[in-house]
Formats: sequence, structure tokens, C-alpha cells
Amino acid sequence: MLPMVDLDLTLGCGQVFRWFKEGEWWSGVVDGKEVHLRTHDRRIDVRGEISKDRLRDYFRSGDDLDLIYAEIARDDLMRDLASRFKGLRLIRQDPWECSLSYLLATNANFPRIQKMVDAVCRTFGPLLPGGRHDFPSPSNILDGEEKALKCGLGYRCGRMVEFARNVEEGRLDFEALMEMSYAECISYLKGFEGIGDKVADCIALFCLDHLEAFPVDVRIRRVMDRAYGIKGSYKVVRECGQRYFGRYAGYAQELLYHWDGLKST
DNA sequence: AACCAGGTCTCGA
DNA sequence: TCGAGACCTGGT
Repeated sequence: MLPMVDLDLTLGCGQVFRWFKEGEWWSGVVDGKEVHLRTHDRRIDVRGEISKDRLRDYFRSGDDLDLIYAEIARDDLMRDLASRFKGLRLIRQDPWECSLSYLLATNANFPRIQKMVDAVCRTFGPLLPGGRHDFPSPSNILDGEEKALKCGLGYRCGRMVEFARNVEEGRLDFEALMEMSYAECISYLKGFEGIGDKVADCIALFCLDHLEAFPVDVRIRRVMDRAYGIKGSYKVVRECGQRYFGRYAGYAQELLYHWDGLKST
């Protein structure tokens, strides 16, 4: 049985870039298979070749949302967000896809990030039955790296190719990365071109199970200032968030991110 | 038409 | 260690 999940909140805005809503169905690609999900009678209908176990893992069913939301509900604002965004779950993404996606996500807005990731998938990713493309492997990208110029990535283009090379040639080892502590993996990831504190935090949170990560972007910066009067360097805002919200700061960050998104659009 | 975007890099103080 | 500018491109 799947955990309680609000698909619109969870898939719709921010953390993943390859899910699209067609009518009432959400369409995505997981493990190289096209998957369709919808909410029906408060249950999740699933179409596609994906096991219930895999789906539970993908939606982090081990996360006890009631416990987590209770723990991060430190004040009136967070209590309100916790009740309004009930069912917003973090997703356990594939490390390679997550890393490259957030490498591309720098200094761009959500529609553009979706567009860039989609261009990369159409250009390099194997075509799947049903018409969608898989997320390309590092070697998929390196095999035709000259085509990267046509993906509209701007200055991220060279970073993407270099990143693929670093993974392909073993300088970036995801197996090792997954064994590291939060601090270790941030420091390790920042050694690669195009990955700074923000991208490293996103990777730590969205695919490496470090729920204490607190990625700070423009929106989080704005919210932390407005709601709590916290401003300053990346480190200052991140550490304030982590200290205030505790071990599940990442979930708090996600609620605040969505909240700011509702207001600013 | 400017301004901004799930930032990073470089460089000077 | 920290702040300021540059940076591709497209959305709004």
C-alpha cells in the first residue's frame, strides 16, 4: 500500500522536472519505464511497469509524514503550511539524474529547467515505447557531445559534458557518495565544476537521503527573511534553517518553497 | 523592454 | 572568508 501522497504537490512544482500532467494522469519515467499515476478515490492508480515496492521507495514511504510535519511545525506559519500541504512528500530520485538536473537548474526558472532537461533527454536519451525518452546515461551524452550545443543550455552546456565525463571515467563515484555523511557529500560534490552549495544541498536532499539538508535559493532566502528576519550568506541561512527545523529541515524547506511559489505567481 | 530565475565562478579586499 | 560582477537563455 502506497503512502499518503498528494501527486499534484509532490510531482508538480519544484523537486522533479520530468513529470507532466495530462488530464488527471501524471506521466513520468522511472527506471527507464514510462509510468502513469493518478489519484482516484483517495488512492493512487498506477499504470506502467513499476512494482509497488519500487513506487514505495520512490515516494519515500519510510518517511513518517505525520511525525516529520509535527516536528518541523515549530511556529504558526509552519503549522499552517503543514496542514495546507498535507501529502507533499520528498521523492527519492536517481542520483545521476538528480545531479545532472540540478546542475542544469542553476539560475533558471522552472519552465526553463523543464525545457532544458527535456531537450537533453530528447537529444541523448534512448527512445522508449510510448514515445518518451529515458534520461540519458553519461555515455549517451558523451557519444554525441557535439549535439549538446543545440540543447539551449547556455553556459551549462560545457558543465554538463564535463560532468558526464567525470561520472563516466569514475572520478565521481555515486556508490561512494551514497555512503558519505551529509557534510562529506557536500564537500565532495562541490569539487566538481558547476556544483556549489545550493546544487550540492539539492542532491544531498533529493537523492542521498540527507533530510537535514536545507537548500537555499532566491525563494528560500526571501521567505527566511520575511518570516524569520534571517538573512546573510548562504552558510548563515542554511545553518539557521537547519538549527531551527532540525533533522527534517529538508521537508521544511520544501514547504516554504511551495508557499513562496504560490504567492509569487 | 527590462528584470529575473531552485547559482557558480572568479577575483579583489 | 566574504561581497560584487559576469554569465547563457528564455519566461514573465
